[in-house]
Amino acid sequence: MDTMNDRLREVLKSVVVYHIRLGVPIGSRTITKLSEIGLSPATIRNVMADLEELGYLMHPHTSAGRVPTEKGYRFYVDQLLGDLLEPVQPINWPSRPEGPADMLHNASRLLSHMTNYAGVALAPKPAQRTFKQIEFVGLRPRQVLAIFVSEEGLLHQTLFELDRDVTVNELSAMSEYLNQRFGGLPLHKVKAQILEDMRAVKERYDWLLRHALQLGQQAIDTAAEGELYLEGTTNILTQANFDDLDELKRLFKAFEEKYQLLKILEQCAETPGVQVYIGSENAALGTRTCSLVASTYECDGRPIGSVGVIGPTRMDYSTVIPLVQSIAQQLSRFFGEWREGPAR
Amino acid sequence: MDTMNDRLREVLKSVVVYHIRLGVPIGSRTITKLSEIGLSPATIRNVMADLEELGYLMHPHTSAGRVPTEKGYRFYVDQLLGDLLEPVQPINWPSRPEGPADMLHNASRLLSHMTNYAGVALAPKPAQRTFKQIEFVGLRPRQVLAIFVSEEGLLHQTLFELDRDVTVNELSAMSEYLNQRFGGLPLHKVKAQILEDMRAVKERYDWLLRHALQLGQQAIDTAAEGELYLEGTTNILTQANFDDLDELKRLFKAFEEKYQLLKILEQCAETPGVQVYIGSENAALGTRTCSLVASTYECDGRPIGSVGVIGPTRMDYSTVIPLVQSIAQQLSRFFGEWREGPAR
DNA sequence: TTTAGCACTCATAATAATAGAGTGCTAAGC
DNA sequence: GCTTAGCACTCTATTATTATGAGTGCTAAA
Repeated sequence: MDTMNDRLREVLKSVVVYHIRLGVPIGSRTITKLSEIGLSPATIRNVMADLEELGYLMHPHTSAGRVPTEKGYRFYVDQLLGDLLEPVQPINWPSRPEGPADMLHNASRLLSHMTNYAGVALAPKPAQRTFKQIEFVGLRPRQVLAIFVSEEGLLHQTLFELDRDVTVNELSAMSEYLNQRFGGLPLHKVKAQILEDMRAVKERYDWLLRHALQLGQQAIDTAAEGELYLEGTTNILTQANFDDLDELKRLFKAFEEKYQLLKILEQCAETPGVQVYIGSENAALGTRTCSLVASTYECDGRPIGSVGVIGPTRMDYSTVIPLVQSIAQQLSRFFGEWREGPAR
Repeated sequence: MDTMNDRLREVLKSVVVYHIRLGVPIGSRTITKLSEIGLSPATIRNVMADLEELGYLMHPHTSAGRVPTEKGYRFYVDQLLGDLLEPVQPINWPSRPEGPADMLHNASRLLSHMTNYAGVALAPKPAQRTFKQIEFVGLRPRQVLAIFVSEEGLLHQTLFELDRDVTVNELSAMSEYLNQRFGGLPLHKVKAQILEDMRAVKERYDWLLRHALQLGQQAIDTAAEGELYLEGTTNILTQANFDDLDELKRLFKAFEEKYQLLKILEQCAETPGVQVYIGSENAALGTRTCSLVASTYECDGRPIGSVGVIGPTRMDYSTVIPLVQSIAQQLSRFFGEWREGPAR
């Protein structure tokens, strides 16, 4: 009995489902009564004992029912969830997004509202982006605002202080140069190219050229910080069990700093499709009692970013997973269409 | 005995100070022992009874010491704090801010780190700002990015979709028109003027002019949403008393939505100087157990925005108030210098 | 006016008793 | 051989009971 036969699967499934639904340890009687498994409590107890031995269930204490272990959740998510996945309810996007940034913001908000957990969206990874256009706007005598636009439609602005005045013409000469030279190239190539150009130009005394390259480089570097949209963290306060206060604090710390979350989502953006990280798999977030359901979204067939939901380990995977998947698909479509050309 | 004599003041002060320091109800013995008031517990008890009758102190229960009421805190802050205000420790600003937005962000972060409460900064109120410059960048055939810059150095970008293509020349014609016409005017005047111009132009069929006005209007309207920098909310989790969970949730909800907080700070920006809002005076934030210490910062002698700290009612006012004041002064200086001209 | 003394109150902590949920095991039933 | 009824057992959660002690309010004396 060290492999999972049908009955073991069935009972495990019931325990997980009812525990998610009821939020309490599940006893043998509960299963005979609620499920259609047609076995007596005694039999269920035997099966549960087996499941516990195999590491899928655990006992909070002697006279309590069973609770899924992380291994139990993992098995449930990977193997048992198939026929339980709920159809996605129609998604009510707010009116026309103003652009990709707005779209991602909406996505995280929708995820949060529809699940009552926290919703999160990672903007296309900088390395994945394509240089489209850079523009310089003179704000004051020696101060320049650089606006960097990627092919994906994401904007980044950086403020510069120069060591001498620049005319409008010089500024547009600079941007024209950069746009001509780098337009259409992926960012990582642009970076390398700029470094090379800088070396080449070093000898010549061409103030404009040198500073154009410098500004371009810095603008791109600044844009390279990942962007994260995080909404509905308050929901976690409502859902969380307050018996572990430290854990809660660590989680909120991670929310506030965003950095860890960003790393995790970036890593998740490596492999396409929906992924579920359960409990201590999210240790980097400072929590062992939360799960992350995340999916990549794509453009041009390649994953460029990810969206997801953070909730308690006993979150309702059967609705969250399809929802995240659906939102990701709609993001993919959006970025696809965006790339195609201007809307309408 | 319905006015506050010296002894009443002295005892009230002790209760507040020790309660802030120790976090527990203060009994008569504690005061005789810790303070240099030189009176026996019995006497203190009499005084405390008076203070309670006057509404400055309260009893959690019969056999507990006294705790300040809101009225007590109010009196303490307004009348007793004078000689207790701690000198501000030197403030360690991070390296040169990139601009006003960065500066405000730094301010809220500093406040949060130095107090271990939440720090908040409100950007100059839109109505207070002055139109400096608007620039249009064409991103795609019918799509335009408007960058609006105020005299105070705050940037706002808005994305537009037009109903026909525009050339670079047309875009710069539009921005030049707007800049010439409105440069240097306070925003509220610009708004009115645009509306007027729009009526005037309505008759003529001048696509460019009409759309310039329209874009200008929308860009300004978008910029008119207040900007709020909020940091260190996690600290509240650590400080808060968890006996009122609902309260905590409401507070974090308010943090997440920012809107209420924005309103309060905007209102606070009306009157110059440091202000303290105690307990239920912050009901709009969903909390009755927090205080807000806020101060306006100025430019050109007029208050333009505000910064502050949100913490528990029993926060350490004697260090927080001078700190907020100092940060506000430094913001004022920054905005003053910024207005003067480019740095260095 | 101040203070020592003392009875009184009430929250908090510790202890004990009870109820109930759920288990594991055994032996009987199909 | 698998299933199940029965039962003793375990352990939590609830409630009741009883200290403990901090701090008060009042009174009477200094």
